[in-house]
Amino acid sequence: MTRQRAVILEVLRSDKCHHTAEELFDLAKSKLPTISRATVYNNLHSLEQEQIIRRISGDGGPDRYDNAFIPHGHLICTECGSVFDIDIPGIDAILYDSIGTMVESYELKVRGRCARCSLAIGE
Amino acid sequence: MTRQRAVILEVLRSDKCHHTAEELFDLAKSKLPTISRATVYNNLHSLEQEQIIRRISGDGGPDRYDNAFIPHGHLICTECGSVFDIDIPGIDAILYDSIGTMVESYELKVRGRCARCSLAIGE
DNA sequence: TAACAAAATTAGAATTATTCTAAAAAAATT
DNA sequence: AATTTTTTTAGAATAATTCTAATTTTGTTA
Repeated sequence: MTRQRAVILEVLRSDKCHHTAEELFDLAKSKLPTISRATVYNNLHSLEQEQIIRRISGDGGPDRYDNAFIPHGHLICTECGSVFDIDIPGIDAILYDSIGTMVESYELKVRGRCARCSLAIGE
Repeated sequence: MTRQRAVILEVLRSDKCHHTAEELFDLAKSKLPTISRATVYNNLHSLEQEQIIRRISGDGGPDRYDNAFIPHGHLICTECGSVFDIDIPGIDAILYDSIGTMVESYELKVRGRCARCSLAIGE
């Protein structure tokens, strides 16, 4: 475990939002000023492969990284743009039934209004 | 309706696989040699906005386009890399229950072995 | 712990996918 | 047919990511 990787993991875990590689690079640089962008990308890739973190492929924008591996969905609010984790109980079984094969992982992005915006705007 | 847009729609609909913008550009160019890349991107964007086609955000690679708008999932085979459409009955209700808000659209990518590869390799 | 091998890091160049720009062409409107 | 609006074009610009090759760090073995 290198100092760089430790710092990357630390900033990944420092809050619950899903950062981009560039944001993680900036955060890491504030703790380890010599760190390079390539190191951030290298580590994000290996952490993803080792199933320690999860990449959320960016929608137009850059990819984001989730500090947990457990697959879960993301709600992207069409009003405010925030990203929320969503848990769909029994999703694995539902997918298995529809596909007929074992699900190794999945990525689900749902677009709709978040609770806050629904309240603010009203249905 | 410009000739360019007609050709783009034509090649989008010419087969059932999900092409990248670059592939669509090449296909369109074979029918209309002067077409430009920007026109392909412009039209893909407007067609997406008009909900005529659907963009599947690329996983590492470039984005792909689906010639149908109806949301549905995609199975990305971890063996052969092929992309298959998958239909999950009742998904809208399931999502509504989990999220508590109206789903405007969703994108679901599942990774696992396709039927063909499962057979070939065995479980 | 010194010497060596293997792995990771670095800065910056290169590549890829996409967007932007401003002029020209085509389509729609009057 | 003239004018306005929209679309297209080629290529430059940008953004995100990957590559490269030299250097440093880490891990291993004696």
